[in-house]
Amino acid sequence: MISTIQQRSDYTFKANRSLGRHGWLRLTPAYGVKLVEKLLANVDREAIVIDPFSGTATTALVAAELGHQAFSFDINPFLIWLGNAKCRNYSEHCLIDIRKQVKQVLKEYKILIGGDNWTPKIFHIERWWSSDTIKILSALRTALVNQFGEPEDNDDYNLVWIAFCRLIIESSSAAFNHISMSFKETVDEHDCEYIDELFLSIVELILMSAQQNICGSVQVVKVDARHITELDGIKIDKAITSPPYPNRISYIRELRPYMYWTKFLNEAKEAGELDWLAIGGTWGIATSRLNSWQLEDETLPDEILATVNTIKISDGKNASILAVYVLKYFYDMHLHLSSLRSILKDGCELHYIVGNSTFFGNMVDTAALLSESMRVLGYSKISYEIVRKRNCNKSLYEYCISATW
DNA sequence: ATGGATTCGTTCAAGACCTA
DNA sequence: TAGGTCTTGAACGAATCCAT
Repeated sequence: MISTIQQRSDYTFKANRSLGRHGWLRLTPAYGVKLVEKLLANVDREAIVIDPFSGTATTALVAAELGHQAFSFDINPFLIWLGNAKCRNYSEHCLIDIRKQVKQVLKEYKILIGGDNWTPKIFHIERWWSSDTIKILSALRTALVNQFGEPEDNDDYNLVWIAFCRLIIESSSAAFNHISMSFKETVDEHDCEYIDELFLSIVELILMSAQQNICGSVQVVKVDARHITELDGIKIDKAITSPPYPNRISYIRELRPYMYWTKFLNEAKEAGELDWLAIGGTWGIATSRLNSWQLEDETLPDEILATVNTIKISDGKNASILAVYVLKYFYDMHLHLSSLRSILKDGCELHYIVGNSTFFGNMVDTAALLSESMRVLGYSKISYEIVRKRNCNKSLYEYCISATW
């Protein structure tokens, strides 16, 4: 049966790029707009939707485009800011104003080049941008701050900073053609004309797609998915989400360039601290912390403990710490599924898009293991099916777990 | 100098994309 | 539409950094 399942590029970030707001900023890996649309196709417009792992707010944006009220949770302040910026409406006047002011800034910022402009303390910054490109980018940033304020200062100007993030990544020497972002062999050199043109084209693209108003409403809020509390008494009808998967890919790793330039991150230590708060984080100190982490709760399903044990006794070089890593992942997800119950309406349907993974060749069947947690926690009608084959390790697939509360 | 902490670099096959 | 080329990727060890 599995052999007939295909890769579906229409369910990945690739298809999202051409879908207006969804294509503003890539997060590796984002899940598909089309999949969310399918899951919401026959849902009553009055239904309130939640995504406890917001990421780039794909679920919330699709839901709001269809007229729903949506809530979206995340623990990363940059993603909360980005999600709210993607899901709000911008007046025509505001868009015209931004276009005019950006053109003015581009005319005037060049006198700042070479001056004492703020530059982020990102590790090995010279591998991301050449020293000349950094001078141009930091001068432009200073001019944009003078004109529009810092990213969180004025919601009307969010679009400028999203465009700046796109400029940051497109002018960088990051190699995005691998599983995780790394660097090209040589650092790209750019002059002012190139940066001006690139920035202007990105701004135009974003302004164009921001014209389309959204009829629903979205609130992206800072919530730790493991400790969900009351939502002003509001109860949820539908939960659609793609939580992190149990593997070593770190969201912080990919988000660093954006987060440093927008001042959501200021030093390397903060990146590790933030990833430790996230479920499945492995960046910086997050991995080291696993050495002293211990399971407090013993109600986890036996299937989870058995999978963890196969990793622990395998001959992988870091088998023992990665066994702890997988255990903590499923413990955190169990806490999440437990605390989520307090905001669900009876009969709420859940759809969790997850991927399996391997550690030293040992399969971690995420869909089956999370289904077990759901069963233990009292969810009903639990089932899962394969959505698509992933374009990597042969045995990796993406699944949709469905359940009812 | 050392060793723990932190960050980087990548295989190879499926499937998308292009060309004639 | 056949056949060639290009693009892509949800682990893991190696490499490098950096307090002590």
